[in-house]
Amino acid sequence: MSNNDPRPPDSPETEHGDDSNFELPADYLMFDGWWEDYQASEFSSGFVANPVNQANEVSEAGGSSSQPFAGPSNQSEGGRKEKEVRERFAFKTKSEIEILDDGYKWRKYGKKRVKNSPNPRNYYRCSVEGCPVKKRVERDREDPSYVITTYEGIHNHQSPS
DNA sequence: CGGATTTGACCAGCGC
DNA sequence: GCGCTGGTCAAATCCG
Repeated sequence: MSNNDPRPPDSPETEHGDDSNFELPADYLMFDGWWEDYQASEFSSGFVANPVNQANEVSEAGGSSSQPFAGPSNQSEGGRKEKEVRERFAFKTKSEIEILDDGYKWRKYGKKRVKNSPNPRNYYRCSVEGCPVKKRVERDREDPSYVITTYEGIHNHQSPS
């Protein structure tokens, strides 16, 4: 399956609009120190509400069609499905390592190579049972120096720290 | 020894 | 209807 590449390298990679690409708005571009400010502000307070989550949830409104995280689903309002509302938070950080120690233990459960990126995408999950939190780590396709970390879900337990 | 990590294969959903 | 991608799970392996 890998030998058969239906997508030639000459395809316009700058144009996608789908494939769950990571078109992170400038508001989500965090730099060194974003994490400490992040957990010191919302995460430790019960980080839940986020513009991204809202846009993702209200996508069926049909009014705004310029959501940065417009999922490939719910395209047809006629058959809208009540999927589990998972908070998604993506961060683009300039780091050489993708495994940032946030105080939680993560267990890698899969690796997949996306066509949009020459680099593979790593899937992490919280080691704590009962924690639906999942972490997706991927390197920027154009800036390998940047790492895109996407947190999905909320911790149901206290940090092991 | 236990836990974590790795890769591959499988499944599901959506798109055309 | 079929194809493709993404995502998940499982088994095996390695490390501490």
